[in-house]
Amino acid sequence: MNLENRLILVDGTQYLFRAYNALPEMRTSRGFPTHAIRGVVMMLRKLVRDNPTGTVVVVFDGPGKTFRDAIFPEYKANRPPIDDDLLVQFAPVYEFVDAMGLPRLEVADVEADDVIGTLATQATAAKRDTLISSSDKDLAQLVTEHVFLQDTMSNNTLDPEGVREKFEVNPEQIVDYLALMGDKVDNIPGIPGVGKKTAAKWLQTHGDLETIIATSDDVKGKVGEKLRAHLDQLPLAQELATIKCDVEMDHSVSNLKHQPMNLPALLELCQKYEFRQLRDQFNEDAGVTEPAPQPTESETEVDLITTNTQLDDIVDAIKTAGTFAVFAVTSRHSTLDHTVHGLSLSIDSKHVCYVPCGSSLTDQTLSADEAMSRLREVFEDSNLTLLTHDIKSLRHTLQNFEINVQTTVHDIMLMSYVLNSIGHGEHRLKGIAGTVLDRTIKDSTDLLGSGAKRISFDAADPTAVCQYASEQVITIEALYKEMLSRLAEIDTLRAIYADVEIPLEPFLWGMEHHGTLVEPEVLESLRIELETRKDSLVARAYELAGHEFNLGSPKQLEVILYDELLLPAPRASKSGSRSTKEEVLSGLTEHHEMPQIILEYRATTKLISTYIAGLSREINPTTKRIHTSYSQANASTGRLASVNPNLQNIPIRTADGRRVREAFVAPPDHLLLTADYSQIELRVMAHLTDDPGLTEAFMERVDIHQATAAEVFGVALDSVTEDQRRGAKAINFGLMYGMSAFGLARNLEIPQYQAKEYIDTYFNRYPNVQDYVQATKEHGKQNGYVETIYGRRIYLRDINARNPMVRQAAERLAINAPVQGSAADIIKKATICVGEWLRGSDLDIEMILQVHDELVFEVAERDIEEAKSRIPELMRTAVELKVPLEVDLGVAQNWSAAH
DNA sequence: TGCTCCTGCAA
DNA sequence: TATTGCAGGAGCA
Repeated sequence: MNLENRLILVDGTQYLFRAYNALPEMRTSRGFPTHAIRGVVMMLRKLVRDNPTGTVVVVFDGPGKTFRDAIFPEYKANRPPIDDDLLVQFAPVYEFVDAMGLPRLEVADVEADDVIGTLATQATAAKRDTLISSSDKDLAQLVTEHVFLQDTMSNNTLDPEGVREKFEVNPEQIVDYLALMGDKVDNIPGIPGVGKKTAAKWLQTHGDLETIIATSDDVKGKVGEKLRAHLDQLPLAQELATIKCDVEMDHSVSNLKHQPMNLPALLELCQKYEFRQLRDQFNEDAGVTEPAPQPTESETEVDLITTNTQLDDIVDAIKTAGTFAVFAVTSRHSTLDHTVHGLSLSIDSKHVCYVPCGSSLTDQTLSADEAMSRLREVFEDSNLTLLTHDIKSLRHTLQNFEINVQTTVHDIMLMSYVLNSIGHGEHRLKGIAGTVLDRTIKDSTDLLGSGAKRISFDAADPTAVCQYASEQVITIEALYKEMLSRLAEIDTLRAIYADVEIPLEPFLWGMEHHGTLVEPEVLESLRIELETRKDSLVARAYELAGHEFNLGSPKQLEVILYDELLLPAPRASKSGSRSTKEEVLSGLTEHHEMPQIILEYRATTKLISTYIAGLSREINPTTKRIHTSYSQANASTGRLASVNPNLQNIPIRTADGRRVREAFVAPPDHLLLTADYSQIELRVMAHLTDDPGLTEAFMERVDIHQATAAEVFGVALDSVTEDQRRGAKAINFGLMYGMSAFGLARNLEIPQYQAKEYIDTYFNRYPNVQDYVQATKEHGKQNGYVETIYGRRIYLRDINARNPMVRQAAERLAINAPVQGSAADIIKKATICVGEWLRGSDLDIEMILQVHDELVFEVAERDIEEAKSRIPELMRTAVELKVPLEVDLGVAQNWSAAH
């Protein structure tokens, strides 16, 4: 192949489709989809670099109907409509192609394939070699000894011999081959039952389609029948599959030349679509900056540290460098108890080492205790800076060696969360490396397997563990640099990270570490009582049904209630089942005794399994306490979540439920103090909307639901009935969730027109609230995100979705997220304020729980007065809003009584 | 065993 | 056809 002066023809349209479908979705911070743009631009850049003397020409399908549509109206009729998310990425690609200086062709009424065929033919005539870059097999028909086909995905380049190997036919036979097979996607008919094997076999035997048609009577079996039945379709299919090589157009091979790359334009585009890596690469291509060293696993030397002397050198190197990255290879048995298998460290991106602990990597390794005792001084050195992923977990690991982390800390999990709180496991190291650095790394599941088949680190190949640990720590360093610069670009996010999430973490760790005292005896006696009740409920249910069944099975229950007892069934759901949820059963209680039995059974078993059994299991045998774990990088709105177990959903509404709370107690000589913000979300709403009515109610310290009722129902404050207050409360809450008249009507069991009246009156009385609802939706649509009072961003990827259901869900989130998220910001600030106060005092007060708007403390009896005066004060003043914050206090021996 | 659905607990 | 979460049991592949 002659590489000089080569013509490289790119099927731009196909590139875009491939990139869109094959690559993981990416969006800008404003929610604009970008992964297809990025994929295409990266491929184009690579082609240009790989072919320094060639000319890269990008061809797109032209607008309008093609000759194929003319001869076959059903052509491509099976194609689903193009996603809007893909459609909007075409224009940016054009801009990139132009800015890169590459000729861009689009001929009206002609597909890219035919333009490519024509140019390739011209090039051959001009004695130039052509490389066609596309993975579309149709283009294989163009391959000659001067025209080559490069598969963009596999990067294989096919010459005529390559085509023969891949398709088992000659390039000249490709058209016939395609005609025989047909094409589902393009809706080209072909012969049913004939796939690539049969098509290739026939062509090998007979040479071409004409001969196959002529001798079709000789073909035996079912296939023969199919062939003969569809013979008349073949010429059409053949014509459709043939690429035109004589398209008339303004362009010719001789005048297609690269223009100089327009760097400012490229940088502007990279800025607009947030392509940092490409920005650096284009700068590099233009010679603006030195190529950044890309440390990768294969290039980086990893020092294996197996002696104390070596470790001492590392400690010295860390102290000299001032900053170090850490990744601990651990097995986590519980929140507190981690086994350390090794530790990887990286210093200044240059020096990576791995300290195996008691593994069989080499004959002699340091024990975890030995290694940690040497490393203690760096972890406890407040002059150093430590980089890691999930510092709170690392703190627990190190606490097992009584090491107290006192360095400055940076946590890329929290950085990632603040930058884009998309939630649900997206902030794992592997995921961040993929989205931020476009780097594929292994996680522990790749190394160890998952579920029952998962092996322990001890059983894994020691060399693989070392590689894994090194890769993690290298990635942590690389991510830190990148994300730090991203945070620096948006000051509110930088502040949330530096002034909220980072300072909060040690106090969350403290709550997890200290734990909550739970009396198993209280749970046990409740269990015995509830088990008895459960048994009698089951017996009564069998009696009513006339036979035994599983009361816990919604599926069986559905049959009993609606088919056997013939109770009025609700409308079937999407999956065809008729719901038996509480709301439905409550409505059936007057028809039959069974629903009530089921409701009581459900309440009882819920308490037994989730709360009594679940919590008892979680009591740490050593500390006798429950140590929950707070997910700091999980909820999209900025809230915390509590896991293993969840202590943020302990029952409170029913009498039985509250007995579970009674098991949460203070130790001897101590009391539990609960401090919860009163109506924090509605106060945030008042602050955000600046509504005079809402603000005034909070200023006057009147009951907010009562005040709302007075406004909505047009009565005096002191003549609001219980029912009216209940309605107003539902409106207040519904409002914050973006509820519709339908939802309110269902909630209050009133007609929809009445619910609509309530809502209309509400918005009349509180006009700023209505404005806010509109404005925040609009902000979301314009920017792709909404913000909390601190500027924490909540991205709304579906806010401009075509599907109304999806879009409306995003709109509700746009309304709710600033409210819920701001409340989360406030309690986080408060947690820090109270935590810092306690850290500087010698009071016997421990912060033990955070439940969204509530903090729970374990307080020594002698310090109770101090706690009662200072804690609410600190919480009220943690943040200043346009309305006052109020804090309700409770003090008692157990959590139920403290409310 | 692993995953999804349904259900229900909290703020 | 109301927000954010976590968790347990049933049922199915």
